Amino acid sequence: MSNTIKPTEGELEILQVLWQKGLCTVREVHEALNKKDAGYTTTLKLMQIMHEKQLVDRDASSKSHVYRAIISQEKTQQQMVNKMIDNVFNGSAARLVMQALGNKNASKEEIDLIKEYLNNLENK
Amino acid sequence: MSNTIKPTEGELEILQVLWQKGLCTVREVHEALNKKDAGYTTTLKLMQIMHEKQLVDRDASSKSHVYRAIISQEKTQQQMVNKMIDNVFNGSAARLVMQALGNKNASKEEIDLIKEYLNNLENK
DNA sequence: TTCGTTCTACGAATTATTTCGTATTCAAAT
DNA sequence: ATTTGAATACGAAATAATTCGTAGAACGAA
Repeated sequence: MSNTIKPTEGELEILQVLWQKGLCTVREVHEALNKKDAGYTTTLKLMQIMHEKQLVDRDASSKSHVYRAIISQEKTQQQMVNKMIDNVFNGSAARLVMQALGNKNASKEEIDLIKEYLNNLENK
Repeated sequence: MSNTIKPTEGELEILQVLWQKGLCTVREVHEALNKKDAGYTTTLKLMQIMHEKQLVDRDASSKSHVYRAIISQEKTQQQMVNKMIDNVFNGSAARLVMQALGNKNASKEEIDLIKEYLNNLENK
């Protein structure tokens, strides 16, 4: 694949917020992730870097620029999961799945959802 | 939780080898991950740091020290998966599972395994 | 207009991680 | 004993990521 996305830890936190909220100013993002450690300009700087890297887009027409994620949550999730399967689970998706469902005790709804999903997979 | 394990990228690659092979010298690890980029002393240094951090144990009685992972694969997997669920999947294990099974098209055996696993979960 | 607040820009310090060069030690073979 | 090859130790350079301080622009209210 040509472009492998690899957001850093900090970038991921910001993307998280953007995916959830859609359009955000720096301040909104900064407040959403209320980290006691980092100051406002830290978040700003990070988002500026993300803009350089083309991870986010922004509308600079008003004083407070409005940001938006460019890379999709789905695609990013996909890449990160695949990488994790390879790096940490020796290539076995099943092992990851079981580990995921093991401790994080998923609700009955979630489990049913997954079952249904699995049935559909097989009839494809 | 008292001790949150957070191996770096490079450390994880090494742990991977150790989990797989059990006991290893630095050279064995270095050869297992045949990275064209990094030299022998790089791997050595990394493993020394891991020793300081108590990620690995070593037997220094013979000239070539023999290393062994201290932190378990399971526990590490668990932590990394949980973190990923929180950071990338908004807390939904189910979403991660589906993403994991989606592209990485799992074999029928794997899927059946998971179904069985799910059934057992419900009857617990 | 002027003051005060909030914003962006940007360089630089800090911290984390990876990489390597070099010195030294060890042990086996000559 | 001496040489040789392979190992460890360790400091420090190189790279990556995060954090912050400060300067200046933009805006609204007095």
